Amino acid sequence: MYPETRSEMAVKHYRADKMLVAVDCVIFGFDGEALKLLLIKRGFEPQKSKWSLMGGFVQPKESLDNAASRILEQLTGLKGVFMEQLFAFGDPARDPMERTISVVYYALVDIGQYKKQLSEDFHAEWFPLSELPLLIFDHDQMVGTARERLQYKAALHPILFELLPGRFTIRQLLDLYESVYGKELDKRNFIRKLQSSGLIIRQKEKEKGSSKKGAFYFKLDKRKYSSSLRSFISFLPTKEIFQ
Amino acid sequence: MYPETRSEMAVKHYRADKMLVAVDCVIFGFDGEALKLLLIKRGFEPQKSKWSLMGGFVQPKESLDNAASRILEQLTGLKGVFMEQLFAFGDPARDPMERTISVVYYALVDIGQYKKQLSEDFHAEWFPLSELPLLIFDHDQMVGTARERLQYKAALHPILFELLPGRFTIRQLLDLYESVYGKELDKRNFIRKLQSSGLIIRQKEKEKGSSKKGAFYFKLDKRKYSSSLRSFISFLPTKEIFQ
DNA sequence: GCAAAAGTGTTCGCAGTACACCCATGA
DNA sequence: TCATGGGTGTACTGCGAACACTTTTGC
Repeated sequence: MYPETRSEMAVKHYRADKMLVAVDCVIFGFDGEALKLLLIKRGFEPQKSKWSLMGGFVQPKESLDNAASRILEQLTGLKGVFMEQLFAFGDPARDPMERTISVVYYALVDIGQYKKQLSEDFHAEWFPLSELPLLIFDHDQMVGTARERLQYKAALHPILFELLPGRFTIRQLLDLYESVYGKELDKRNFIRKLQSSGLIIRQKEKEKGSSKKGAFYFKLDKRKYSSSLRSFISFLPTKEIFQ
Repeated sequence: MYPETRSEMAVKHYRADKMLVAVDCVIFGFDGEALKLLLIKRGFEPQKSKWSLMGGFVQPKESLDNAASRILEQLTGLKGVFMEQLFAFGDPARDPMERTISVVYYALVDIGQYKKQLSEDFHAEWFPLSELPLLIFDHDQMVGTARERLQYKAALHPILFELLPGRFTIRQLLDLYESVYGKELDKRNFIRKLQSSGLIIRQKEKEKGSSKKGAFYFKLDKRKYSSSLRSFISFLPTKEIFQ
């Protein structure tokens, strides 16, 4: 309970309007070609059949994090996914129907793992970031903020592994970084930094689909990964970061 | 308007409980000695006369940013202060009286500028971060998150200038960095990086209070400062950041 | 044997670090 | 003249950047 203004401080109960509190999810995926976003076609008013982020209201006995996990699971069937609170959007006019605060989360999912059936129930589709449709309300702004955050965070912490399957090739990782930043990176320097980080472990098997020679699979060293998430590790050229 | 669950998608209006939405402010200041926090002694129930962050409810036609600015101004009399949304706290049990979502902001203020009178009205006091009292609800956690964010952000962007007056000495800036990170920094390297950033302009006047020789005042180059806030600039040793 | 992708090394330059002394002044 | 804090310079080194060729193998 908080005072609204100084003159109200003596009063025990303050006038305070309650509001709807929603959670919306910006869901990133990577299919080897481009970074994509999972959007749903709204099957309900207002703005029926427009594209939007997946969202829902926070339930009375549910934390924000739990609401976000629940909503993500509804759409993808996935639990335990990398997810982080992004920003709270609260412009009074953002939802024309009713005052609603939206706490936005972003998630990084292995696009191969999600349950396609669920997405079909929601008329969901993966859109490349370069070909996004117009979204309802302020969802475009949410996506913009999420993209900035992803670039920012991934420049300093190795979170992009979350977008790949458990076994991946260096080529896939490189392509991922290049599509997140829209820039070509030097393969040799990239690999060197990657290997010196000690985060990846080479497997015995090779991926043979995309080349004759075949490319070794790698796995993430999960211990090193967990402890490295808090420290700063970058596979990008420093000047990309420090401009 | 969002669906709560899939089964509700066909329904036009969904059951959704509204909640109180508050904004709390973590207000940092620096007095040349230590980094401090401005706390108020609650003059209202619950938890009357316990210490807490300054907060208030978001008004029906007010954005979150505006609510935060309003609340900060109520306590300090300051406008146009550096302020940033920190995090939304929404544990169902965080406020024992009623379900309340709190969107927390942190602010960096020039401690010499704030209106002491207003603070007295709220029974507010500046506390060194090392001597904080117990705070109500989850305000300790909010402060912890704010401290982490401040260290993180200031390691990459030159935001700590916001805590100093318009005219400052290098010594003050160095002391500030040292108190934010709780570490001693090499004066010569610090100055070199600072100067090579081109962010500060030496004034003609000297500060004569704390030494016989006197130390030049500097001012921030506001143009370079504005454009640099988005890029990465650090005056800290790289290994402090990249561990 | 050739096309296509995988994978590997070296050189150079600069930025970061460590480190110590002189300067100006008031008392 | 001395004590106090202000202010400057250098040498080293290690990391990041730029850059090109060899390897493997399926066709």
